[in-house]
Amino acid sequence: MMSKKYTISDIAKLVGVSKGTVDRVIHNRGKVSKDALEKVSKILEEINYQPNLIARNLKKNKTYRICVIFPDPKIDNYWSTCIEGVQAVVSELKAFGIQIESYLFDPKNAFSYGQANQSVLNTAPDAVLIAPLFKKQSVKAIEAYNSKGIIVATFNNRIKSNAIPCFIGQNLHQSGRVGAKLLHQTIGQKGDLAIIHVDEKYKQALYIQEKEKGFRAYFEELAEYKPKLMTLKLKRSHFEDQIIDFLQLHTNVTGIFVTTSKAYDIIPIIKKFSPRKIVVVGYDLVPENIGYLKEGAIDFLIHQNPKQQVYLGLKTLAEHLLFDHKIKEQILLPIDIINAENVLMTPTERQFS
Amino acid sequence: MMSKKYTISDIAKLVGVSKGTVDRVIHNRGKVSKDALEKVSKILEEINYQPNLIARNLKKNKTYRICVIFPDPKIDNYWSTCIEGVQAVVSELKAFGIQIESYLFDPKNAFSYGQANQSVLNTAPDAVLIAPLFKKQSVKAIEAYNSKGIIVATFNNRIKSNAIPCFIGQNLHQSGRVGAKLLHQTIGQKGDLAIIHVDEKYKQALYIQEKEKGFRAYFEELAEYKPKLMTLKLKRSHFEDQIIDFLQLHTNVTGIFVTTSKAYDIIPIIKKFSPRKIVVVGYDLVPENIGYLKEGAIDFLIHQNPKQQVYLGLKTLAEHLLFDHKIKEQILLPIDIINAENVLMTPTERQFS
DNA sequence: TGCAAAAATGTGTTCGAACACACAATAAAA
DNA sequence: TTTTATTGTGTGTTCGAACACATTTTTGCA
Repeated sequence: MMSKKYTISDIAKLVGVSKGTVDRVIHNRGKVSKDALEKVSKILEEINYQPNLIARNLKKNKTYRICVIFPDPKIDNYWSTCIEGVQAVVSELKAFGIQIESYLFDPKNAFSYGQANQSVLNTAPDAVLIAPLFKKQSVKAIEAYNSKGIIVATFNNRIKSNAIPCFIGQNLHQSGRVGAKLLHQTIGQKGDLAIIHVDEKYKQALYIQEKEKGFRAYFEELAEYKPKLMTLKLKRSHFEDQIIDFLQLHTNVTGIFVTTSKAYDIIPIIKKFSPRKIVVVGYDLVPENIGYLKEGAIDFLIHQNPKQQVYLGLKTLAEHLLFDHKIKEQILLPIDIINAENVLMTPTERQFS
Repeated sequence: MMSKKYTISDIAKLVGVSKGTVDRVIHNRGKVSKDALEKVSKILEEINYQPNLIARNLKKNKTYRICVIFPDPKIDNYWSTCIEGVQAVVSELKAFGIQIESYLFDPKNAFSYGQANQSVLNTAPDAVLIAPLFKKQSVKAIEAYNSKGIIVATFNNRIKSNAIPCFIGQNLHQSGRVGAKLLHQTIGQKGDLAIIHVDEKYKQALYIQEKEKGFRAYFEELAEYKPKLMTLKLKRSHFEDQIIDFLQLHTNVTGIFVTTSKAYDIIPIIKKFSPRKIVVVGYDLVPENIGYLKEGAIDFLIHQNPKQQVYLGLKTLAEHLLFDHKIKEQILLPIDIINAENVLMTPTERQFS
């Protein structure tokens, strides 16, 4: 069990052949007699040979290129921490010859997304990590990557396609349930609840529906308390009016679940309009939300941790390229609950969460 | 900025010396003329030379031993996930010649802790990661490690000593505040609160005091709601009586903050005795707690994530030994809030949190 | 100026895997 | 039997850093 480290030469000596032959067996390069093949294979099995990855990498001495595609943080600030995730992987793995390039697109513009993918495709990297906001374009792009032998991983939202070997993100249905539970725990058992979708111009926002489904499922399973659940879709142009109309119509609302990172857009309106305390659960640690969380206008935020998603995605791809590590079909991140007291940590300290 | 990869030979050619000289400059081995030293240093600076770590490690071809010391999970189940943390690092880094050995001790027994340290000291590893439950013995042991040139990192609880280069864990004061906030959010603003310390036989349990201080600090800063805060220290022998007496005396208690992982010990008693709903916030994802969390007897758990602490501690040490990475003075983990809906994930899925 | 000691510099080998290439052994075709 | 193919096998070089050792240059001192 001590698993002493055997080298190719050790094995060659053990079997009584040259290291060349051992090498050919290991890599199935053929040109080995049946006899030698058997003997070497047997020993390899017996000692459970593990090649020295350091030596292997030194010899290969290859630099791998990985591209990562996500929305431009200047357009939607939610994505800004992805840059830190990229940075973290770069500094960890640049010594191993891993190069990472970021490609940004406009999240409101499917064409821009397609363009980004085309650019990446043209540079022919070894692997690519994408936030597949647009389904149709994604499926097409992924096919193209596959046919070129470029390894693909996705993060943020799951696209149903059997051509994708890896997804990194959260279980959004479950995340909706977490939001529901938090509201349930916080409002006691009185009043009705609103689910608000803010600013969803992105066409196929399936992931927001997932959250709503999870949220509703929680209350459907609940016996002791059956609040009325109302859904409100906000468009940026009529923001304020819509919310005020809604609250005037439904005076019994005690809690709001905001399915996007834009809770900060509706808080000022609620504050201005409503004298009664309404519990708010939202998403994502963008600075505006953090501000409202600290002052108590938002009660909980669910942290989707895009930085960590990018970090894990890139690391998975890199370790596959470098060390032939297996790529897991999915990596589900924990659904982090954030309130005013555990939000304080600096981004650096939070990097592992 | 392209940061082409320069090798020692490249530099030698650039400067017009041999690679031996470049090597001597890089490692300050002396035996280099002032002239050569300057020229080589200048170029190194200019191109920001980064040695190829793969080559370096291949040449050194050293196996490093790291020992990790923590309480026996058979005695206190809280520590059981540490084993998974060790396992994760082993499988990630065994290819780099990192060997890890675990040493267990009885958390109720300072002598056993001292013995574990002595054993480790005798095997003279390259580095050691310890959960320093006993202050006096820890300070002594750490001195011994230092004098032998063994690198030390600590996790779980912080020992005040300037001889420790690294601590991995949570800010316990802040974690007490998080518990307070959760109770505050959940009970509304009525009733009094109890802080319960369960089964603290470990002598110098400073870390529990930290949590209580944080908890109290939160409510002291609060203007709108001033609950009575009562502390109860439980000894295993009189458990049930103590709790019942307490609850009979203080009929206005609406929330309980349990500072250890032993919430599961008091829940059955509360359930049996008290018809009224009492909100409970406890610590740690041990199976018993998870059970009560799911059925609603515990409302929130604060996850200290010992697995992640061990993982990060070992990784920090390993990367220092292998790649000369700097050891951070402290790595503070996020304070994870867990309720019945985000607890579900399997341990594997939670490994990064 | 000579000549040993000291200082500076250069050369060559090693780590383990990958792979090119040379050579040997056998089989097939002439 | 000789000549080509075909297959099997071994040798040697490479990746980049580390370090031992050989060689050259400089210095100190008679």
